[in-house]
Amino acid sequence: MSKYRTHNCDELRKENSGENVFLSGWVNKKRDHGNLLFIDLRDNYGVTQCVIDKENSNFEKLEKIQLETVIKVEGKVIERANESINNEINTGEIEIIIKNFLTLGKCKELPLPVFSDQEYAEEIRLKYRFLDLRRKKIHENIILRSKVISFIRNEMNKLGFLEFQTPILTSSSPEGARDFLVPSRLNPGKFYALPQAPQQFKQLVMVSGFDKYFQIAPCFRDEDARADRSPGEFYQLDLEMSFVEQEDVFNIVEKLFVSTFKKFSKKKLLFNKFPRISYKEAMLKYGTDKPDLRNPLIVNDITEVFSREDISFEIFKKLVKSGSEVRCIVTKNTKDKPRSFFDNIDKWAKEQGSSGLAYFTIEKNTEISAKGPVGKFFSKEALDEIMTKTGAKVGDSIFLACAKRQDLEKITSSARDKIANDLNIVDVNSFAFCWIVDYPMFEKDEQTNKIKFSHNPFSMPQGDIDKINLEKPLEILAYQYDIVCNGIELSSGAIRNHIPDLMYKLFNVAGYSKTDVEQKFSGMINALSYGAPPHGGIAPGIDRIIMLLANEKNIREVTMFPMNQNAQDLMMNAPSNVSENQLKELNLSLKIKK
RNA sequence: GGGGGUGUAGCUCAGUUGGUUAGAGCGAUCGCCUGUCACGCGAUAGGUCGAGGGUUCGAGUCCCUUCACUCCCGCCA
Repeated sequence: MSKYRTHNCDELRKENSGENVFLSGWVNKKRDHGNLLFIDLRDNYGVTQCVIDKENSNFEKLEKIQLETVIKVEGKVIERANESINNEINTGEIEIIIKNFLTLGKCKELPLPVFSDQEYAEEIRLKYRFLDLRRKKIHENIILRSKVISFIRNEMNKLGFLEFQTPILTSSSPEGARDFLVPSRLNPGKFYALPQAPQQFKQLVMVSGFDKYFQIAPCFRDEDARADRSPGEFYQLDLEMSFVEQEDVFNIVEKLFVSTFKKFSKKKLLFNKFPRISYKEAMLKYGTDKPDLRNPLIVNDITEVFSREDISFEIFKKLVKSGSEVRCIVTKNTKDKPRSFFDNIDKWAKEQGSSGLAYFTIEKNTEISAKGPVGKFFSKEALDEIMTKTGAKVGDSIFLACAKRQDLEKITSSARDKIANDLNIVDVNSFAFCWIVDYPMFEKDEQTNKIKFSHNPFSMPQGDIDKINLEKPLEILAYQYDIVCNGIELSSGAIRNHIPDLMYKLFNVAGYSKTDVEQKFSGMINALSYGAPPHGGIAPGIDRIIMLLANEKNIREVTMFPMNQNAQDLMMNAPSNVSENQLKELNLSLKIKK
């Protein structure tokens, strides 16, 4: 028997009444009636009410005890009277009559209350994370995280995947995000990099003949934070399979996600078979490659209509002539919405840095007409064409944006969210997964006008390998895919290019010479030259999956010890200064910009 | 690097058009209370109003600068 407890704080029931027990835990709450004191004792598992009265010599000491002190209580379980049963807690039918107690861990005055549903400033929560983590909601989130990871591990094992660890100290990669660097003492002037993902290693695992690999892998990227992106580090369910095509990866991941989300959330899955949307279609219909499919609004391109003579919307017509496009969002049956609804959206769009959203509502008295500030510019016939192209009906409204492609995508994408939220038409009690497929292999850098890899340089281009037209690189599609849920990008993956000759050619298009590639990716290229199996994989973000399951908007709510937005750990004081000696050993000297 | 929001007691917040000694709830300390479960009642302590500068007879409130936290853009193969 444990010295500290016979039961945990969620265990005792009325069947235990009469038993003499030990409980240990934190003083969650005191209710002091002067001659009678209630103490709610809390541990990881639950809460048990303990009682003591003035007759007991310990009464005065317990009366003065600070909340969050850790104590061991010895006492007798008794059944509560009917009228004092507490149905809020599992142990609500009993209570402990305290005979004796022992303080195991004293507590100073608290910088933040543990027993409270209030929200607190992040700064104080992160500084005293160990207190914050005692609080019910986040405590449960972290337990959920553990259970989800353990479930996924188990499922992956069942699916025949082997779990391997890959190095944390590795080499810097020229593509992708900024690296975290670690100086090498034994190799003066040289640096390791922390892995942005175990990308190359997992491919090497395939070349090594292990067939199916997975890992709950820490990944490090020195990028600025967002609500759904921790600065510094995050975890991926990294997986890779040999002798597979895109479809095989999809099957595994769909199976895994459906079972995980069904097990850990009450929300319904809108699709058990995840829809596949090409990158091109996604950018047109949603303005983004991470569309929230819970949102029914769709973007339509109506640029062509603006070449009609009977449209006198001169600003748009002029912009179209100089290369802009016009896209629109149709909202169903919004004819009775007040003027302020439309104007607010226009105003919001301007605040986003766009030139605003023009709008009109389609009406029919004797014939079709458009009501609204720009309605007068559209003839009946022009409206007919727009209605045919967009499926808009009488009573619907149309929001229009005109701009160059990239700006247009940006504003239509956020306008979809904004309008749907204002109309309250997003089903928040559901998960909508989709695959985004057919990513282009290359894209043009807007600043330098050079061709660069648009995603992962190790992806396999689509089509007959011998017939790929490298003269038109922007037309090459890759076996590259993303999985998206509720507008959150969970992961990208690809079928990899396992053919060195082809890889040299593709890198050449992006401006890397053969020597460059051999230098930067020697391990990879060398390995692929000794009999590499066709292979592919994906790496879903664990933190984001848990965020969705826990119904949290911020990744820090599912991360035990997160850093703040400036990538500082306020509890451990990281990053911190180091001694001159340490720097000297590493052959480093500091040159800090003022 | 840029834009928005926030910053007042240990914690969560209020503070009107610039006007007397800056308030409340929780927490803390002290006292009263034997059935609460957000127990109740009374009292006390607790403030560089993020910091610095300016305008004014007078600034928590207006202006400028700056710092911290947060959200977003950039960035994230």
